[in-house]
Amino acid sequence: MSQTAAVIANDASFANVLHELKWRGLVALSTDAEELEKALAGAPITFYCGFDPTAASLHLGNLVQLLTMRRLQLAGHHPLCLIGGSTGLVGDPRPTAERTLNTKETVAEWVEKLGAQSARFLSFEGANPARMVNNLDWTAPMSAIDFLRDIGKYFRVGKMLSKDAVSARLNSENGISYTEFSYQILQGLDYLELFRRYDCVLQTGGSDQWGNLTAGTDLIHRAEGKSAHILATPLITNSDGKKFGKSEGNAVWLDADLTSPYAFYQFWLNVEDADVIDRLKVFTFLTRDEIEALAAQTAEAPHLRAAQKRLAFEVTAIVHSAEAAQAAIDASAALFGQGELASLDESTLASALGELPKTTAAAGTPITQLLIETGLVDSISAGRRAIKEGGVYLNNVKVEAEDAALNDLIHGKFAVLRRGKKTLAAIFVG
RNA sequence: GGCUAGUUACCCAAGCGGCCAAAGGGAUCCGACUGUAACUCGGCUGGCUCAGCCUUCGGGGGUUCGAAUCCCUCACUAGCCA
Repeated sequence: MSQTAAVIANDASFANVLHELKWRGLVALSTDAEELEKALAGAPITFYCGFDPTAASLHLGNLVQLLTMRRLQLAGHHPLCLIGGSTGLVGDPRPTAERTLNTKETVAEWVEKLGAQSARFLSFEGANPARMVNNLDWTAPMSAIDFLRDIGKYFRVGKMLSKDAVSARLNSENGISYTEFSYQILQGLDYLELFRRYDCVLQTGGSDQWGNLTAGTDLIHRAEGKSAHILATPLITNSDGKKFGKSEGNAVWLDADLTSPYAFYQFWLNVEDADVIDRLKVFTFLTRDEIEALAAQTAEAPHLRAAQKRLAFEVTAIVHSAEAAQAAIDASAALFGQGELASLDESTLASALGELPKTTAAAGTPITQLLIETGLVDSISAGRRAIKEGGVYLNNVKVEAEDAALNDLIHGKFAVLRRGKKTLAAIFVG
């Protein structure tokens, strides 16, 4: 049985898109709420959201922004998707420590990747196409003197110092470089530039970016004497206090090469009961009625995890494809099913194993080596330790000896290596 | 430019010449329980040809039989002064 993903559309039962965004918990902060609602409920406006190339792929935090943009686009508004070719070279101040600068070549490469990646979540067709912009286009030609005279003059240092991101760093023992301190000016400049070029009057972003978002509206106010809006989404947090968007300490990426669709699906399947409804609201296009029905099911029969299953399917389908999501479901069913692995027919098992981290090896290869090759552990010592702790399984049979070797094969050519409860890898014997 | 304090494993943080691969806490990871959960309890957490050996305590150099611990120097960070 294969599922069908929800239609990518807004829920018509809401009076306007802002109501829906509020219901989905996507509005943490905004400029004048009444004015914003007027703008969003009225004739289409142009809005933007920026993504800095600080990695080779976007991650789940960015996905919140992309889906929010899509919802606004579906409501008729015009999206500008900004890739921070210049801001990525500077780096916005993180609360903890100074960033390491990446080379211009690397950043340029990432700009390409993020542009292609983000484009998948917006529509570039029809009457209301999204547009891609790169802030390097207007900052690169600008001289330092022009920057200081034309833009810097509008910024007051006292105000810049008071921004959370800056003051946190000033109060830390790491301090802050002038480079990162200047970041807010660059982002402010982006908004002004888009306001002038495209009549862009709304910027969306995470609430942790509030200081950078207001830098833009303040600049527009001073330079143009006009008002512009901000809509900030809340930081997604887990009910247990752990950081959202991490799987085994690693970021969950949107790039299938960095986080496989199977791993992506598993991440969502493992969302806590306490969080799953919030996630459905933010990360899927399911309607209020559908989500409320899933909430009821979760309350009544939490062990069935109907909401998690739907969530995992929907988000995997949005980010990868419905086919990839279905493949992840099939693989999960095969690998976590009740039956014996050996009882699965060869093609089912082969496609399930195809979803996992994999390696090819000869019979007799030490298990510790296989653990390393599949990325299940980082070193031979760690592998030995894992076996000693009783946390390594070969074809669902606990590995007892630290010097055990690959001796048990399924269908003469496969083996499933497992670390702990649910970290799996495939061994192909060829 | 001057002075002072600091730089220890994923993070915080002890250590003040040998008993230090380095206390303690956090976090991750593993086991039991369970819903591929949560809570709780127990355990592991530098590397390797693993009863032993090797490489670590910002970088480099030195003193010493022996240094994370002492000295010199460089780098970086913070604060104060100019």
